[in-house]
Amino acid sequence: MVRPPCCDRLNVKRGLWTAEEDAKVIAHVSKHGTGNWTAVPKKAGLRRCGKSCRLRWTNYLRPDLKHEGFTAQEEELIVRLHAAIGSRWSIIAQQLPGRTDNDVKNYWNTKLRKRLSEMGIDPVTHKPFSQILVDYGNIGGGLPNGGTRIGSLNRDLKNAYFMLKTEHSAQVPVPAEGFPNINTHLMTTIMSLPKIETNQDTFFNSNINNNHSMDLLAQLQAIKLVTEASNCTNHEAIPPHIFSESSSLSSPSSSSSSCSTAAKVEMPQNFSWRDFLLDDAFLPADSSQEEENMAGFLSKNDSSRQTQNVMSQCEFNTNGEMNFNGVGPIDCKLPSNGVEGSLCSDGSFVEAMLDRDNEMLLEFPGLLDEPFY
DNA sequence: AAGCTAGACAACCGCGTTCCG
DNA sequence: TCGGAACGCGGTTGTCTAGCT
Repeated sequence: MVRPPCCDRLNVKRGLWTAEEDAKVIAHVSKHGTGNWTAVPKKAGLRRCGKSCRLRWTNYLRPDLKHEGFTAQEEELIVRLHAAIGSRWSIIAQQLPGRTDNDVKNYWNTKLRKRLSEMGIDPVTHKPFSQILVDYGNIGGGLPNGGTRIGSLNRDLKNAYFMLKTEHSAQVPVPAEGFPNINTHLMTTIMSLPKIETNQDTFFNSNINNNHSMDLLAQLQAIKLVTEASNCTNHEAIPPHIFSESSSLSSPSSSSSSCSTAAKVEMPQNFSWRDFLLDDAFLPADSSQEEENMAGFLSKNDSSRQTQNVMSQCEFNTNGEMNFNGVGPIDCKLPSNGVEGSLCSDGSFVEAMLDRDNEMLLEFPGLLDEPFY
């Protein structure tokens, strides 16, 4: 691969930035604005790659950046969003004013991921390790709902093994039956959001492996739910040992009271990290079974009243199409099983994607333009 | 005091996407 | 329409520092 001239290792300085270099970048940006970063080193008198200049500006020098520690509210939002959309750090960062994707990514990798692991929660799948072991214990007898999960097997087992061998594992309470139906309003909602998948196993597995099984529309819906639900959360109930003690978290009275209709998802009075657990991503064999299970779950789980509220916004018609929050029908059916998740059986995959893009724009105008709070 | 280790975070790298001539 | 440059993103590596032995 030919390295761009600006990134020629021999002619550019690398490593940490000095105050003098920072000053040059700031002076240049204040005078000329951002853009055309490849020309910045020459114009600003820097022996740096333009790419490096851009990174330095966006990740550190920008005046709108926060440099203090993450608040408990921010931590919670990161975890919820990660559970919803995975490691889409730039999207997550957009919901956290003053934070960059690099900030969020580093914070996740150094703090939050570890903390989840210590709680017995797989930070990748947001499932309890015990559940992962239970799931994969069934491999010999067939995968749940016919799904193929080999792709994530190594990763999950690796995490589970890591947990078992750490000193913390003994302290992690593992219910005798695992966490059979631990699933919250949020995660249930997220998992009920439509997915676009092809009939090809490769595509399916790719999605599973990358934790990016939701299409963009579903992800945006998830973000909307997560951020708004987060704003409605009674943070007083957050265990102090979970979120940072040094947090500057505001008092409960300062919590947002401007939740939209879509956010009328009442949060549990007693917040729990179980809220971040994802139940099995594989849906029941048919929609009626799914509804039955859901009803059973709703009746059993106190914290699922919120799920009911959200699920009431998600209606499935006889064609298996889903209406979400009055929008729809979204032309995608729930997968009949874990593998053959052809959601758009009538049109082409591309057409379906285009349709859904349009729907997305209608439902979420400017979603990515500004943060939710 | 010296060496080692882990944590935190800044910076880099490679690749995919977008822009523009 | 095409190709190259620029940009953006996520994963990874490097560096510094504090704490421990």
